[in-house]
Amino acid sequence: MKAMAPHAVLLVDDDLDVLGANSRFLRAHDIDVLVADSAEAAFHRLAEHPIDVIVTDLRMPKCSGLEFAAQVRESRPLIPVVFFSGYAQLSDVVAAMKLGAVEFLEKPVEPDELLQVLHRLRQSYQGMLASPRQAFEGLHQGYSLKMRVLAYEKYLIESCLIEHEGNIAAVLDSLQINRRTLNDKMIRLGISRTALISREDE
Amino acid sequence: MKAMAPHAVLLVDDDLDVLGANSRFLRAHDIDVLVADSAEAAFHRLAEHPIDVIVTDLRMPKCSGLEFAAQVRESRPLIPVVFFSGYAQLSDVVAAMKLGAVEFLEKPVEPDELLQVLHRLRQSYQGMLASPRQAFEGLHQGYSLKMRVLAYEKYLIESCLIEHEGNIAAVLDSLQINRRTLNDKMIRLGISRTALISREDE
DNA sequence: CACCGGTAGGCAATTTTTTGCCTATTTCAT
DNA sequence: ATGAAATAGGCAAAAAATTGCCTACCGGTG
Repeated sequence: MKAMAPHAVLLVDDDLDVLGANSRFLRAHDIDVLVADSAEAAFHRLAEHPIDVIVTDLRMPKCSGLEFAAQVRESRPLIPVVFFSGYAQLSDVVAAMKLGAVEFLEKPVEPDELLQVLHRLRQSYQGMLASPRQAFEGLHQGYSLKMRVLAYEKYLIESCLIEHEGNIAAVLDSLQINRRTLNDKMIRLGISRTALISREDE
Repeated sequence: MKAMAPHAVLLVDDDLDVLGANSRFLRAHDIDVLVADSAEAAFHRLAEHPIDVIVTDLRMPKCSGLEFAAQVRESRPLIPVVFFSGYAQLSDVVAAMKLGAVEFLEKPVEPDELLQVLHRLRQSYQGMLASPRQAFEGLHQGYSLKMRVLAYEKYLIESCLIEHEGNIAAVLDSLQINRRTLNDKMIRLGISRTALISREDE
């Protein structure tokens, strides 16, 4: 599978050794990595580059991973965040998950595990990596409820289509929806099955 | 105002002492408690009584709390589940949260803490929507499209209500929606304006 | 007390969505 | 070539959501 969409990861950790090792490992596996050794640096990267996933240490001097993630949510409410930490309290994990963490890994992070997580994310987010996500995040304020809900519905259908490689029957089953209804929705929302699946196997 | 909605808690734990102590405590605080000492028993209670919240031990013989919760999700996708456990692995906590746990408490459970959690649930989020990502991902797949879209819509309306401190006129404007429609949606989705704003200024 | 602004419900007309039934097209294997 | 399976579209009935209009309640104020 080629990278049909940029998959840029922002790696945040105050430990430069960890940062270096992990970023080298990920780069060796064809993942675009940006690094930051502090929350401030991370915000700069975020402002200047299109970032798809954030992987951050929970414990950092000054600004904890939780605070950092909470702030990021202000501008990028939907960006997936993966936390890791060596000695996490149960309450930290709960807080992180409530904040929308997609994963929480134990430090030291197994490079392979991280890679696996990123691959899983890439898969499930493909639908929005292209256009929908921007539409989505841009849509976050000032748009009508209907617009936002439709954007979300579009995203759901697209990801499901991709996940099932364009197999309509499987999508119907997974989404528990009437075939006729799905077809209509796809037309209304401008979803092209063929475009999605052809993009898949590039 | 008294509890305008029945608030029945199903307490699941294989330790009968814990079960007895906690249920007595909660009953003394005006909460309807049903108990079950196994997943099977819990399913019976669920089938026979209207239950609003489930509080379950993570570790149980036969069927773990996670499996139990996953099965419950099949029939009651939106019911809030609170887990507790004495020696939880990080991965358990993450799995539980992904499954839509609203809280994860450490065992032994502080009765007061549990009570507080239940009060918070009663007052506001009777659903599961604590974070955008939960709404967004719809958690595990396997929910119908309709369910996931509704969950997202509920989340959007609730956040907007909170953001505008319960000012309906402002919400109407922000969401660009008809007043009558918003009222209907709130009823359908089980959103209580008063609960949300009273929770806000606690 | 009467009035006003903000909120909410009843009801019916209207609009939109969903669904079922039937048919067309494409692809793939026999 | 023929048939089976998967995907789509037309169309109309049925169901659901939206809307406007009117009324009602509540808390504060003149």
